[in-house]
Amino acid sequence: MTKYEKAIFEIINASHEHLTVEQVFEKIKPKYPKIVLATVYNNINKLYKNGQIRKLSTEGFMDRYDRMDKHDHLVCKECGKLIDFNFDDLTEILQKKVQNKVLYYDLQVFTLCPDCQKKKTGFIHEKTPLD
Amino acid sequence: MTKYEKAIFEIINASHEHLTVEQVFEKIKPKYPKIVLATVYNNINKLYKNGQIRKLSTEGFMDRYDRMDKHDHLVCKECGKLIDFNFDDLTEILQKKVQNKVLYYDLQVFTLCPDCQKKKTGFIHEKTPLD
DNA sequence: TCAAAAATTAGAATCATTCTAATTTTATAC
DNA sequence: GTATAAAATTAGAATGATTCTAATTTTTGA
Repeated sequence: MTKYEKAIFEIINASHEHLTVEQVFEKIKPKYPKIVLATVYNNINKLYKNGQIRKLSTEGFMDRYDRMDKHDHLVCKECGKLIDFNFDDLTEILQKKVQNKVLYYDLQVFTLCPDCQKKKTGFIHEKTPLD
Repeated sequence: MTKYEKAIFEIINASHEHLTVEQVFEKIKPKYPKIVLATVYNNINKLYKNGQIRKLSTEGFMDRYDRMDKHDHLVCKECGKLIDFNFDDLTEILQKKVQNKVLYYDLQVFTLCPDCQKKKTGFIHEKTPLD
């Protein structure tokens, strides 16, 4: 692992954020001001192909990269914000439902995040009100 | 609904295929040879925004468009091929797990399709063998 | 029938990503 | 430690999917 590959891996793993290539680029710059965007692409692709990071493709938003540890995502339909949540035994449940060997899965549950909720209703609700 | 919008909607709904914009363009051409790619983009975006078709974003593959009726997807990790399957009460299960109101979800279960399976092993298995 | 609105077209523009070739850095062998 | 090969990085051009703009055509409905 080169210093850049290591730094990028750590940036993606350090937080529970879900960063785009551009955002990783912005985060690595302070420490390595000489780095170039293509290097970030190269290393992110390498980490992804080696199964060291996850790629999240969400309808309407740019690809984002994430840690490998098992967890699922809530996605704000409006702003794309991702929030982690856990559906612990989903892999086994899925394996029972399908013939093929389940290698992994990607579950994205679309909702409105609190901010976008507020913009729509003008109020913050503790819980989403019933329609 | 204009004739193009209608034709595109029908192409996407007619089959259980999962078509890219380009593929929809190829499918509509025989009937409407004058149509232009931008029109396909315009109408697909309109249908999508109006909730009349689904957009499937899969890591590593181009966006594909699909019917709205509730179903889930197996995705071949290698070639991107999509196969429908049903996890009937997943919406309700998810709603019990998360605070926010579940608007909809996208579940993609990654496997190897029979063809890619074959390329890897040289054999077709009725069921995926245990590792 | 005419005016206004909407849809379509052609092609330019955009922008994320990849590619190419040159350069630099790292690893390996002598 | 130095030379050599391999790998990584760089700069910037190229690519390619998608969007945008402005002009034109079609549809609507007064």
